Amino acid sequence: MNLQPFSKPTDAELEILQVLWQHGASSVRFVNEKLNEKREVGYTTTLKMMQVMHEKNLLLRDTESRSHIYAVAIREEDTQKQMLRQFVNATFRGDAMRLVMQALGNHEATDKELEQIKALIQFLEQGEG
Amino acid sequence: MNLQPFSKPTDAELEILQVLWQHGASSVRFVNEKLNEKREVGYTTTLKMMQVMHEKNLLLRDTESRSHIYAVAIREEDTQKQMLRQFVNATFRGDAMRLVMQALGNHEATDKELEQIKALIQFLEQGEG
DNA sequence: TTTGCACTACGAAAGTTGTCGTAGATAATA
DNA sequence: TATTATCTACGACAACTTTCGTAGTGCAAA
Repeated sequence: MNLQPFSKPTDAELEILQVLWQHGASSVRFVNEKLNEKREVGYTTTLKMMQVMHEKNLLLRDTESRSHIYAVAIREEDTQKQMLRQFVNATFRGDAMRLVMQALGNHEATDKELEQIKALIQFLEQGEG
Repeated sequence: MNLQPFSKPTDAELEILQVLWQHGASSVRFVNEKLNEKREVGYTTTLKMMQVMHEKNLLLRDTESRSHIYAVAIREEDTQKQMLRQFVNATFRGDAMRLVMQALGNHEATDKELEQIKALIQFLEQGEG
C-alpha cells in the first residue's frame, strides 16, 4: 500500500493539505486566500511552503499555465489513518478506550452507553486492516 | 478552568509526560531509562528536556535530594482533551464523525453499528463541556 | 512600447526542537 | 584521603520549520 515511510506533515503543511483536499487542485493564489481566511500569511510564504511540499513529494504540480496548479499526492483517508494511529499511540498510549472516554468528557456514561462504546472499541482496536 | 493558554507539548515532551503520568514523580535517571526502552537517548538530553519543561511550567520539581524529582504540573485528562480537540480540528476539519469512520477503517458498518456510532458522535460533538 | 501587475525562483534569516559535550559540584567507595 | 561515579547547569549546534524580501520573467493594459 504505502511505499514511502509515512512522515507526519507539519502543522502548516496540514493546513495546506486541508485546503487542497477540500477544494481539489488549486493555484498558490487560491490556497493563500483560503489560509488568510483563518490567519494572516504572506503570499510568498505559501508559495515557498508548497514548493517545499512538492520537493517532499507531498504535492504534485502542473506547470502548463503560468500559475502552477498543485494537487495532493497522498490520499486523505490514508493520511488521516496514519496520523490517527500515531496520535493515539503518542497521546493515549495506544489505548483507544481512553480516547473515547476522553471524548465523552465528564459525562457519566450509562450502562447502555457503555455497551455502545465497548462495541465501538472493538472496531477501534482490531484496526490495522 | 484553564488559566494558561494551552500550547501543545512537542513529541519528545509528550514521551516524557507519558512516563511521568504512568509512573508518577520520578528522577531524570528513571525517565531516561524508560525512554531508552523504546529508543536511544542520552542522559543529558533527557535532563535538558526536563529542565526546559520545568521552565515552561510543564513540570514541577523537588530539589530536596541531590537527584531532583520531577512531577507533571498538568492533568493528563485535561491535556488529552485539548490535544484531541486540536487534533480533530487540524486533521479531520473538526468533524468527529470522520475520525470515527476513519478509525473503523474499511469495515462496512451495519445499520445497528451505525446507530451506536451516531450515539457516540453526539457525545463527541456536544463536547466543549 | 512602457508601465505595472502577477507569478515563480531563490536565498536568507529567525524560531523551534532535539541533541549532546563539557564543566563543576556532590556523594560514594577504595 | 584520593579516586571514581552521579548529578546539575550551561551553552552550543545541527536539523527542521516558517517566514518573507528581492530579483527576474512574462503578461496585460494604458
